[in-house]
Amino acid sequence: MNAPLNAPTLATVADEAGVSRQTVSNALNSPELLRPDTLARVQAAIEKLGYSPNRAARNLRTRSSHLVGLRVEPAVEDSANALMDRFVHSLVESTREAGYHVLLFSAEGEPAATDGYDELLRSAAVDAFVVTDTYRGNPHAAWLTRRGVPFVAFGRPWGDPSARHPWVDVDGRAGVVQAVDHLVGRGHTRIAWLGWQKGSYIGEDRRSGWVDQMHAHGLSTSRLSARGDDTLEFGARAAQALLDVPAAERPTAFVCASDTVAMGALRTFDELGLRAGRDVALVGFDDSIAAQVCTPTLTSVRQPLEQVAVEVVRYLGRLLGHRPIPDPGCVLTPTLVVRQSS
Amino acid sequence: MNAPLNAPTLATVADEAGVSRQTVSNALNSPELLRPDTLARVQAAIEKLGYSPNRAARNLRTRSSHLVGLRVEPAVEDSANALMDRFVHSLVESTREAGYHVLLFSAEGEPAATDGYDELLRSAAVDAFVVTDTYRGNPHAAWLTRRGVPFVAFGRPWGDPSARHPWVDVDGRAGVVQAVDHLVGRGHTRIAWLGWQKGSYIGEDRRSGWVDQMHAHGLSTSRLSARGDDTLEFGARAAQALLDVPAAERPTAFVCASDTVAMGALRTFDELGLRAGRDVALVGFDDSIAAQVCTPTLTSVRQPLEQVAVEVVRYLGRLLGHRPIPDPGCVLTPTLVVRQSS
DNA sequence: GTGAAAGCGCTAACAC
DNA sequence: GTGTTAGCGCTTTCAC
Repeated sequence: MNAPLNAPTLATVADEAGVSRQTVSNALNSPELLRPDTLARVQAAIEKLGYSPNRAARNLRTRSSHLVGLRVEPAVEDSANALMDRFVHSLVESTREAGYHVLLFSAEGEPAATDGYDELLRSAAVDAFVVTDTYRGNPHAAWLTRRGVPFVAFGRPWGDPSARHPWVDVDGRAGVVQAVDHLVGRGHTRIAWLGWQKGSYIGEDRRSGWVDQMHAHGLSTSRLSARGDDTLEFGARAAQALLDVPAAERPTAFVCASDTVAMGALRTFDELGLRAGRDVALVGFDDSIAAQVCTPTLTSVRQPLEQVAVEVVRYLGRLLGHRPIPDPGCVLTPTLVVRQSS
Repeated sequence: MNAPLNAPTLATVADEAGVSRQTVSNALNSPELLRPDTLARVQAAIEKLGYSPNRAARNLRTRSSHLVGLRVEPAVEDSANALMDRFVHSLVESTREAGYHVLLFSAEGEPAATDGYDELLRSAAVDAFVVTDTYRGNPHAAWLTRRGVPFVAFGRPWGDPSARHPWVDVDGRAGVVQAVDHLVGRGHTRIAWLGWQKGSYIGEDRRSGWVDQMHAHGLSTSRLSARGDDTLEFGARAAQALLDVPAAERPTAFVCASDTVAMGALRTFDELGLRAGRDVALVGFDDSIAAQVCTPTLTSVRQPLEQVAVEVVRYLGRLLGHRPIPDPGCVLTPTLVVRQSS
């Protein structure tokens, strides 16, 4: 369909170099087997003809595509999606260095556990998957495991201690601990938490950082927390409610489970004539673009997505090379990016 | 590497259904050739065995991969990148409906025109490319055209009237015209333009919407415009300079070439104690997430990326099906999303 | 170290 | 309508 039909093949190169097809193949895959002068001659021919081995033929023969599947959710413009996009960029870089490419696909129609995965798998279109939506309760991991599909998850198998697949995750708890320490260091003692509903494992993990570190500093957490959805509206409403108390009980700082929630709080501050960074401190989570460009700029916990991608690819390499998986799970530590809002 | 080695093949299905391999192939690719009862028998066998045709074998035979290559730039966290991410999502959806998948790749090392493209092309890994960085002066389009590679561009071949490849673009000029009309309707007469350097075709296109529509309304544009980089700093600096004049000459509204620039202006407004939407009006371009979540929310010109993706895939289909390309170029109209800042 | 033979799973071309 | 034959370009196995 696309490459010129007279594209050079192994045979063309072999003729040009005066060797057999097999020798050319060896030059590509096991160059150490060839005598230096033969190798040089073959490489010259490859160079001259502009030859690249045909992927389809190689895939057919080796039963591997050197493709990694990644399912993208339909475009929702929230902070979480922006996070995934940063991850995708890093993943493409990391996979390239490992000789792989990233194949994007999306769910067809209603989202079943098998959706999209099954077809790509049966048709041998990809060698493995990277699964990123484990935060929703891991619907795909179990299915993939059962089918014996190689995959690496970005996100811990929360609530499933029996899971044995490799995963990489970011220590949300540690990120919030940093945020609390930062605020305590700035002299705050009434530090509030704006988090997600119970039932969100990630939300509870992050929240635990706040609870435990507050207690570690001998600070109270009572009447200083709110739970809700990951929306601007919740952030605005919750900040309002927490600030609507006598001045002596009012929180002077807020740590949020996400930048989205933090942006909501910022909206309330604005309405109340409060200035984040002067009258009240605010810390978000995810270090989204919005955190970097809004006024005032938002202090936020940044996930090391580049590093996550590297670790994911490392696991993939071991998985596909049938090398042992040393330790199921790799937890990386986020960093606090301090900006004007605190 | 991944699929169970005993995965069903054409032969398995043929045996099961009691027909020849070719008949199974026909059932898949040209079902109208089969007698209804044979077709039903074959389909039952396919269903029973959970058969999917092997992609590699099919690709090898048909010389097509049903993959579309898309090069992603290294992760830069700016507004433009966020735009591309929205586009990628839409593209994955659109290509799926056309029976294609999106293969992501990145430049290796220094960015030459051929970088990344050449290898995928020669190895027949993809059937076509979607090129998105034509805004930088189109370095790849010329090379791809010369090589006879099928590709569709998101972005006009600015400055190259000889280009004959299909492209889809958004009418930036029309977006700015809408913004000016909106502001004039709100009673503004001194409407400033914060745009990019000369030499950016896209920047000049957007700017022309401001110049022409201001004149169409009988308004002056003199001393109301600034040019610079696509950064917060430029937006902040330019807004400051334009506001640092006697009150009677001061602009009361700003239209920006991007949300990034607009966020910069917002920063200056904040410093000067001005409130966008009350003391001064502000319109951005791209409708980034930041525009939606910042305080006050930002009025912005939104590109119809879903529609762009659909048109891109439509061109791809024609290109790969060797059907005629009706008209080289499809211009879509953006919409103005009005929010608090104006 | 190099070459010859076989075959991965599929589809295009043709025979029946 | 259905079956037979051939071959896409590559790598694996095994002689030499």
